[in-house]
Amino acid sequence: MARSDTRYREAYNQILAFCEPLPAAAPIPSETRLAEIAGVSRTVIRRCLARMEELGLISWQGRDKRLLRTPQAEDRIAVPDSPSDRSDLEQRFLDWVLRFDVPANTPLSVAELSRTFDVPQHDLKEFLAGLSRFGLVSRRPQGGWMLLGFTKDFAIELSDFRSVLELNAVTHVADAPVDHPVWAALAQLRRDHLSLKDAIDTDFHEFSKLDERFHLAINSVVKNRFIAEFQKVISLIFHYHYMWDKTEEKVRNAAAIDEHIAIIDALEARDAEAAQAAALRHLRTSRTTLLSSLRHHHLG
Amino acid sequence: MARSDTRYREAYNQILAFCEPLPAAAPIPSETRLAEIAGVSRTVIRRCLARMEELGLISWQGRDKRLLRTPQAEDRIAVPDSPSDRSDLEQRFLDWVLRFDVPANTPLSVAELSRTFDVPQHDLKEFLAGLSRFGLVSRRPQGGWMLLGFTKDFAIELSDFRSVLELNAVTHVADAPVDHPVWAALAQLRRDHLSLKDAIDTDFHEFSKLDERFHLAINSVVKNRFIAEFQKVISLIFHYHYMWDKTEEKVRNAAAIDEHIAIIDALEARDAEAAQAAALRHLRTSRTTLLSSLRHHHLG
DNA sequence: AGTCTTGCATTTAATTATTTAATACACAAA
DNA sequence: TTTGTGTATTAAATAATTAAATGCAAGACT
Repeated sequence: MARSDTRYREAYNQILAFCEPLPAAAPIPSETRLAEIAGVSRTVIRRCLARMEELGLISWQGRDKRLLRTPQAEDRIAVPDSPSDRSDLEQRFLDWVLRFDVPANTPLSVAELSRTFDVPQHDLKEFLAGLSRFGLVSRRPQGGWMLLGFTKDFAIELSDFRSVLELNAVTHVADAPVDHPVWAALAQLRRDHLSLKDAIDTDFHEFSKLDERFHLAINSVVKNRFIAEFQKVISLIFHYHYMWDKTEEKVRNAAAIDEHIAIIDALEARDAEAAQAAALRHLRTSRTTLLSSLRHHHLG
Repeated sequence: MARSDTRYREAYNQILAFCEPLPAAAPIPSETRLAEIAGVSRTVIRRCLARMEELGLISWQGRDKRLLRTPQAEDRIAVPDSPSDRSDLEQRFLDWVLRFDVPANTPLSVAELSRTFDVPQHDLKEFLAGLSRFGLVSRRPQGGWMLLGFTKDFAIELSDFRSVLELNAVTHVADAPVDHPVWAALAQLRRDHLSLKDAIDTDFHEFSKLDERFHLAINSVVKNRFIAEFQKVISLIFHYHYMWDKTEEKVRNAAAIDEHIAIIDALEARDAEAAQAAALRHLRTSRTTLLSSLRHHHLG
């Protein structure tokens, strides 16, 4: 019942690695120095040194520390595995929600989620607390959490918000200097759109990826931490729903390609107003798709 | 070392209150029913009933539960106080940050904050996790949290984002139906602005409140959970900074009043474009004020 | 029969205790 | 004066623990 000593174990191996190239009887740097090297506190370093002394790797009296023998591979200490990085917990969680079509107002059990995602409960709680800021989950009065998302209202509000952000981004792109990387990206995107359009009969399912790339390119021009945070969630949600609604997928994607190209046209002509109008048209289509995808999903 | 039994204690008193008006020897509803009444699980209700039986308040055999005597005030069980509701933790935290001018990149100690705010550490962690979504705080590699906010970049990005949201709101207002409550609010705001303008020499510090009311009215037209969440934070930050920058406060406020009235004029004329332009002018001023407030604060 | 109720067992969640780690400070050595 | 170490204090992460919620089956009442 205490925190893990992973930090100590990793630091220990790091210090060993640092000592390996040193000649025999070499002096060992100060605790503060070693702490810097391993990126931990002096407390951890002292634990490492104590162990190294105990195993006869070093001598240690006061500030005189010397290497007695070169550390070997077998001197290393075992580190408990599975960092199972929590950075992509968000991706995996949304993936889970969308893929299994978890309905709105589902109670979320931290214990269960912690098992399915192989993440400490603690991390999960923090993650859910973060999501609650986006209105995706909320606390239940009797404890625990509950998934709110993916009602019709949610989809509408999300779409509206996306439109606001995206129209803003389009304006920014139109104002971007000629040497901005977005122009090269758009030129490439235009080519990719045109080639996909030629092969639309067979490759129409490739559009989803292209769509993501397109919107990412547009939004990358806006450098804003608040907007960026939202975009991550938004694009993921739209991405999945886009892939799901299989009704008339081919026709829809072909139409979307044209809409994208219309936006690119207006942007390259530096016509901000036309670009806004084109973007608005596209966003309306997108919104309709999202809503109908939701409807089909809930009926079937 | 376990969770508190506040839930049980509160439920107990609630059940007592429920029993009070009942006549002597009255039958007590089913556990499920009582659970509904108190808003807790059956487990808690059974604990309550057990205590009531023990104290001779009721008889309880199988499903036959009867009131033996009317509960008195002294039968109530003590509830550990301090609801210290965490709903306004956000308000208090931002207030603390802004009022004490906590500088950017300050390490935040959960233990310390937990003491100053009289909130369990656990709640604070959740809260901070939520704020990290807004880029206001972030996790430190060596553990704990750190306050990021209120650098120049932060202020600029916040201002930009605010502008995006606010311009969107203005457009919505211009499209609002005639019977929408916003029009009454704006009419009242116009009167209040004009009367403050007359008394600007003495009451100029009253503007801060008026400013908040004005922006709230505009933004209330947009019904969007994402936007609403952000607005809370944004308005608080701008509110404080506005109050701080004492340089030429009177002149600034007088100018802002005119800017507000210009927006109201355009809105009441249902001229969306003019309203946008007026709002943009005002937002630019606001942004300048925020930045200069920041500059003065950091220098002095 | 069918619904409602309870008894019991299992699972989950909130909170604290405990251990690991970070930090602060004083003093000693270079 | 700077740098390093010894020691003490404080904080953070996590598992242990208890409170509470939930699930299921059998019994009671209509």
